[in-house]
Amino acid sequence: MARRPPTKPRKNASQTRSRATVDALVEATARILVREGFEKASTNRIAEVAGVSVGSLYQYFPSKEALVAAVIDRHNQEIMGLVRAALAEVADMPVDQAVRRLVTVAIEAHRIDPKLHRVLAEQIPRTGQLADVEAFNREVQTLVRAYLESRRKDMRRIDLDMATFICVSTIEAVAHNTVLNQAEMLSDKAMKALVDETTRMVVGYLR
Amino acid sequence: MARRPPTKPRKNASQTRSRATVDALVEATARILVREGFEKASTNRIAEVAGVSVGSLYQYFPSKEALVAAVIDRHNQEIMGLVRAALAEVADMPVDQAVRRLVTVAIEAHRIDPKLHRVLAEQIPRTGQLADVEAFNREVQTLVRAYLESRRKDMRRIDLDMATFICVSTIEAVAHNTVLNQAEMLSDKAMKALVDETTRMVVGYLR
Amino acid sequence: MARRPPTKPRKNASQTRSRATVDALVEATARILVREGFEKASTNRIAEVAGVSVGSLYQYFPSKEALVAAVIDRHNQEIMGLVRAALAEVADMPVDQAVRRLVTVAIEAHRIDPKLHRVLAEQIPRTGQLADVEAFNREVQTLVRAYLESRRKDMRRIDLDMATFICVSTIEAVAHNTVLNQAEMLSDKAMKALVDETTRMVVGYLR
Amino acid sequence: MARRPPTKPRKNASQTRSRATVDALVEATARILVREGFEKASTNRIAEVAGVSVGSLYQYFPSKEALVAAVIDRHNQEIMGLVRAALAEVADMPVDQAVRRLVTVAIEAHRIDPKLHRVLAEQIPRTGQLADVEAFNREVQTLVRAYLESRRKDMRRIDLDMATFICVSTIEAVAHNTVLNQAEMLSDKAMKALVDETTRMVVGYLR
DNA sequence: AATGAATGAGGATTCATTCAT
DNA sequence: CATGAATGAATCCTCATTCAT
Repeated sequence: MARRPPTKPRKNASQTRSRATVDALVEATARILVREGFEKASTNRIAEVAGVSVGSLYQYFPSKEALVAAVIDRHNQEIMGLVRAALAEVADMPVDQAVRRLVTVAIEAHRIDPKLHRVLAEQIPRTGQLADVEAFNREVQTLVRAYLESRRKDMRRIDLDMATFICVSTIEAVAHNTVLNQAEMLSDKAMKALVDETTRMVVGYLR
Repeated sequence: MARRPPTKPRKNASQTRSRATVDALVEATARILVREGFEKASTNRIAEVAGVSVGSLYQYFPSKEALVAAVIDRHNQEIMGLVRAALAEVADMPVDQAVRRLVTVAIEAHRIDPKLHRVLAEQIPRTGQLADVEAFNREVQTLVRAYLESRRKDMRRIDLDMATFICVSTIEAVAHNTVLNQAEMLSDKAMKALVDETTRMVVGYLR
Repeated sequence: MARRPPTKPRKNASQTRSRATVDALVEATARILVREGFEKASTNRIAEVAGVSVGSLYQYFPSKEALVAAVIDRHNQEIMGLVRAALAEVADMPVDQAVRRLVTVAIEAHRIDPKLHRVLAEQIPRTGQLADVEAFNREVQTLVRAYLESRRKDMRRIDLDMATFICVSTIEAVAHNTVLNQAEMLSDKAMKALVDETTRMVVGYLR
Repeated sequence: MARRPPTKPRKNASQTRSRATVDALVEATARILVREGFEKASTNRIAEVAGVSVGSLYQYFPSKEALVAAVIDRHNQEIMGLVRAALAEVADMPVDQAVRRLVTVAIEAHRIDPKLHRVLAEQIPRTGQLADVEAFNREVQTLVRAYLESRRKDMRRIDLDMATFICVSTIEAVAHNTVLNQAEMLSDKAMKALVDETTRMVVGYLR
């Protein structure tokens, strides 16, 4: 209590620096993936773009794969942020409003960084980090299922696991395909129609 | 504009022997993709497994990409075979039967060679042959849309393009996720329930 | 019997070429080891000196280690050639003449390529090819032991294994140290004295 | 003339703390060499095992080579301790007893740390610290030669330099090969026989 | 047409060493 | 003096592709 620690503890200096390096690397990786594609994302190139030496890259990431995994993770975290928030928000809403919200959020999530999303979906060989992606999927399933369960009385009798699976698959697919392949639907009007329709489908299904 | 390597087979393979060689190469590629993954699929390995020299490989395929594209194409043709047949078959059926048939066919299509399907979906960097995949998607959209149009009178007023988009996305996603991630749903009983539910959702949506 | 094979069977053309490449690589490796030391012997450098591409190097040798092992092997084969010949030659000689011959051969063997011998002894990390070196040692032990056994009647009662071990160790060490560290003993006169003395020691020991 | 990195410790390490650090570093190096081999002995790893930062390592040793040289040196000092003591002890003994003592000591010396001895013999590229090793050899030669000279009257007429060279080579080789390759001879009984035989050979040779 | 040896650019990774803090 | 983050030259190795035979 007597001696106050230095405002910036010594380790903090380096921690800040480390953190910055790590961030720069992940950011550089994402940038290259988006701008030049997976093939061009060599570790030397990534380090260069990050303004760091290759050595530093390997100080923080044990392999190229790990770096890409970090990019995926970061992207997934952002998406999960939206999804978790939406599901929290939705907890007390009736099914139709909730579904509409979720559909909207799904599209928003895919629009956080559509180019990155496309590259991750199309160019990244899924090898190893499958675990993470599955964990991500499981969490979404779990959260949605919990919501549906809480609303069971407003719905017809239904196998909750299957309903969750179908609804999540549907919403995800519509959002994914829209953002990746239907540039023309991204106008506000078309979007509204799309959300309406998708919501109608899912809600109609649930009750 | 980076120049991409050519993607179309170099010659028509009219002669029987040529044809056999081409087939052996495509088959070998598919086998390696399934058994050992994309990373192990080097041109030398492919030629070896095909029982041909690398030189011959390049006689028939201008690049590795072209070979992989051929595998994708072959797989897509098989799928399209099922889908086209189903849509022909379905032409005179009422919406509910038709949708049920299409859902069933979608799952069957994904089950033609699930391991290959997974590899193509997860490990192949989509670079170049996007054109083909999109053509494939467009054809499905067009065929489905034509069917829906012919049944317009049995359906509510609806934007046909959007409805097609949503339905196709949904069915494809359910089939895809089921085959790739839900091994437990592949029992006959679970399958039937899944088809029932998906059909219910889509049909409910359309009318 | 009817059709005579072509004078140079087709495969021979390439086999000759392959053989030449392999030889060039081993030779280049040896040369670099001798002239520039183990540290400078990078695979790219070796390929360059061999007048071949790195790719070719890896067509024939699975690793840098394998190449070095081949150099060691070649050197050991040359030595074993001398040693085997000497032991054959010696079979009917009395012990004193035989030992003299073996001592002489040991020195000759170390002088086949003293610089290479030094590098192999001093700079090459023994990792993996230990097996070969041990096989080599075992063969020498076996051959020498067989000779000693055949001369048992001319020798005192003695544990043959131990005697072999001691004699081989001694002769090898004297030859090795002479060639590597005693440049001044390589004059003919000094050599003769050295052989005399070593022979005297070993022969004196055996009877 | 390639410039070799410096090999001598950078400072005298007079202070206790410095001394402790230096010791820890040398000890860590030896430990890693023995336990994981030369390849794993990176400076960072050494520093880590020593519980010191790489920076500190370079405070005391100007290069990795210097560190390894220190390990070799320490090991050689231990050996020289034994050898010097033995030679002092032996000064007044007759040749047969003296030789027996020296043979015994040679084996003991190799058994001080057989694993380290093996690594130093087999894995360390001798580059630079040759000087030290040669100094070591020269000292042994000198000491032994001095002893033999003092016993000249008990020996036949003989070139002392050559006799020293042959005897030292022999004793060293027997000890070295026994400890490294003849685990089965390390039983007390076998050891005694081995010492007897080696002694017999050397003594027989000297007179 | 077929063969398979040869090519070599390019990529991932390591590690001795330095230097700002 | 100590620290450990940063450096980057250097190394091993792969693999799509070519071309002499």
